[in-house]
Amino acid sequence: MKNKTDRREDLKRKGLKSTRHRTAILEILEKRTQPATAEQVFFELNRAGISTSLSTVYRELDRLVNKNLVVQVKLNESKKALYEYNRMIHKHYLVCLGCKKMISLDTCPLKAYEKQLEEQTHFRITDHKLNLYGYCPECQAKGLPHKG
Amino acid sequence: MKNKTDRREDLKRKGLKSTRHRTAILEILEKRTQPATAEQVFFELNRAGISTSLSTVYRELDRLVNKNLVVQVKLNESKKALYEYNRMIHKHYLVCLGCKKMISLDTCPLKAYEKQLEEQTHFRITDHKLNLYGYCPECQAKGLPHKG
DNA sequence: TTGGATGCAAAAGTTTTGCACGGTT
DNA sequence: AACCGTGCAAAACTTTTGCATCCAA
Repeated sequence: MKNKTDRREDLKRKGLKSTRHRTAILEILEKRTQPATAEQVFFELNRAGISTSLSTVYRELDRLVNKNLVVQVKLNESKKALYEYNRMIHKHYLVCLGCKKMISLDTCPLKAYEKQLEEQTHFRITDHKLNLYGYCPECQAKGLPHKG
Repeated sequence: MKNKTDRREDLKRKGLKSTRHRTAILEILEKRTQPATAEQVFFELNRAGISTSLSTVYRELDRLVNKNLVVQVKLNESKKALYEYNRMIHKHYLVCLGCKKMISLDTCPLKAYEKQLEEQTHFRITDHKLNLYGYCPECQAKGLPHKG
């Protein structure tokens, strides 16, 4: 994880002050292996002894997303937005529909397809979102998915 | 588009009554080439002379999603859910970040990748979501994307 | 006739905003 | 000191629900 000086540099470069909340939010997200809701970040802040309000967390997450330090993901059925530390890695997720765990995938199978599609459609393709869903070995062992 | 008798049959098979609203909503969605928000459906109903309320539209869309006659899509940055007629075709979208138009893609480049991933991870993969983003020829001609 | 469908209004849930105060540079 | 960041409360926005009424089967 980044040390305090590096973090301060990161923020300065983006024109953001180094506040207690802001650095704590980045630390929390950087430590996690999975995206978090604003609410989860809020609770983790409080657990770390930093009292705050949910609105501040939302506001801060917005700023960090705008500055490209955090990425907003929409993976889930739920209405809540998810946020994750921007590791600057193009990623996809494999989500278990049983236990909801998410495996992040670093390989991307779409380079060639994107090129082909650009030729077909004359779009300039700049990005894509891919997530895969299924059942992990543990959940399969529990007999999931149950037959409807 | 389906005729009234077919539509009535579809609904009967799913245990749903053929009401004015319900059939109208299905017709509206079936005619569209792009997913619609509940609000858009609501306005189209009113435009068609069928006065209703937004809550009824939401309730109805929910039912149709549960019965698998309609699919709920989350493509967008916006908070609103999108609904589309379930044509029983596995689809992906190419979304223009300029004018927001969506091209639906019937080919799917992921069969082989899914198989490979199943072998690697021992997940049983049941589904995936893939959407691509970029700029259509028209928006490119307008100079999009603008340099930030 | 009877259970499902509807309209209205109100509630619920997530996210945003206004404003006064506080902290960083 | 200046400006950005924060807390609180209230608003905004999307979606859901309760209940009385209505309609299709």
